[in-house]
Amino acid sequence: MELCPTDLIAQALTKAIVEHRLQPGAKLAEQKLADHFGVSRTLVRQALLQLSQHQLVRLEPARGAFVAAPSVVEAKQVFAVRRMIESEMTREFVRHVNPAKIKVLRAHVAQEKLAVERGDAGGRTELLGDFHVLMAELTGNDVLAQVLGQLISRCALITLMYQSAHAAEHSHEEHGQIIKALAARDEALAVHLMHAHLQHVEENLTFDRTVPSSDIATALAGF
Amino acid sequence: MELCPTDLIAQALTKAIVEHRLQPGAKLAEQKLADHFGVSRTLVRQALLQLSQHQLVRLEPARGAFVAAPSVVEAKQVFAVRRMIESEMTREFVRHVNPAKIKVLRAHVAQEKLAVERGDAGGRTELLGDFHVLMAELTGNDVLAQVLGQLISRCALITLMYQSAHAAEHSHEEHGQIIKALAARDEALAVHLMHAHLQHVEENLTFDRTVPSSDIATALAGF
DNA sequence: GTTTACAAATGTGTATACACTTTTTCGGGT
DNA sequence: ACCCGAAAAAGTGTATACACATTTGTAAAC
Repeated sequence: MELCPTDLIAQALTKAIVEHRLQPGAKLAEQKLADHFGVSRTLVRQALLQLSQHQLVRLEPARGAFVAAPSVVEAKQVFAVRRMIESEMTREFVRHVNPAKIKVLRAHVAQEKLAVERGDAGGRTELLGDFHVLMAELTGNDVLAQVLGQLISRCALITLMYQSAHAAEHSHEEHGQIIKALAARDEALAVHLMHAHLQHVEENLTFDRTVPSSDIATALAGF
Repeated sequence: MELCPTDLIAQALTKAIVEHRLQPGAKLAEQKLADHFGVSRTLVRQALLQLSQHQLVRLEPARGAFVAAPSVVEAKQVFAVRRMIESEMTREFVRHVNPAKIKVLRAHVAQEKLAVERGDAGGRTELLGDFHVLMAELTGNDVLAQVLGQLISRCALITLMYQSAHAAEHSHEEHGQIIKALAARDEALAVHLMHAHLQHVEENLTFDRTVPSSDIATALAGF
């Protein structure tokens, strides 16, 4: 679907940002990226423009591109929208569930288990997010999958900024419980579990902790 | 928030597409747009890239940009997602409703009335869509407003492709009913009305009609 | 020693140039 | 008259060039 060089660069940058190999607030100089990828600034610029649309990069006029650093407010809003969408998605999923779909989900959760045990923060966060996108894809609604996919990319950034060390472990277990409810076609339970799951993820974020901020004004507030 | 030339061009093109001044499937040649806007292809290209992200433009490698022509399947998926999001949005809205917000919505519906009576298809479609974005904005959740805004842009394109002539009239009335339920803080009724409203809009689309297609393969299917 | 002014360096914003691909045009063959 | 093929035209994909803004570094003035 997307194979042109621009999208390749955008994909690579997305991965780097979501896996936290690029710190929130980090400057993304066009020429340096161009050199690194062996292309001209033109393509890098297009890629950065795309990422800014996805809210993974902030573009400051005449100053350059920076890895986004979602605020606490923004983080909570993203989770609120996810709860709205995914509650209804779960409802829809139960209505057309079948053994094949359950099997796919179970296989994915097995992957999660490996990443969690491996202690790989980047891969774990990505896989935990992919579970939700996978559910969307299994409903057969491409638009839903696309919209949710973008939200979850933003969540990956948020999670890695604010997540306390031990928090993610339970997500994996909760995915298992959700699958059980889906397999039992228990709509009310499945929806409830999904809603609670997202609530838990949000609650486990340590919004009070001081996050290394790139914005000088907020970083030095009170000094 | 966005004032750079690229976004200005993107905005102008979005308006033209959503208002149907550019037919679905129409070719968007870079040089012609560049001449029209009095800029270089560089900026036009960036704008087209943005619109393709919003699914208002389809980019075919080495062949150029075309105004998107959403398929029936895609249209139904967009509406399905809207129902998911807007049901829950309505629920959220009722919880924090106040007279000021109701007043804003009523004022907007008055605007709608004018456009409907004026028989202005473009403005009418835009305003009917804006009602939903306005609700999202009034919840105070910017992320919600942004996500919904994109979906509704796609809907504007879909509506103008498939909507039968007389269909849009009832949307305006239904908005009024929804506001009444919101003002009465009747959560169940408001959610029901919103869900039904979106269902009605979708049902009134004439998916069976042959739409002037840009894609030769689908246009000549069966010949 | 601190501050201000200015110059060099760095980096972004846009236009232009050029290679390559697709589309169109036109002429010869059937 | 229709169909193919090559050349011309038009258009996209990417790199480069240059104007301008921002930042950094430096030196003189206080």
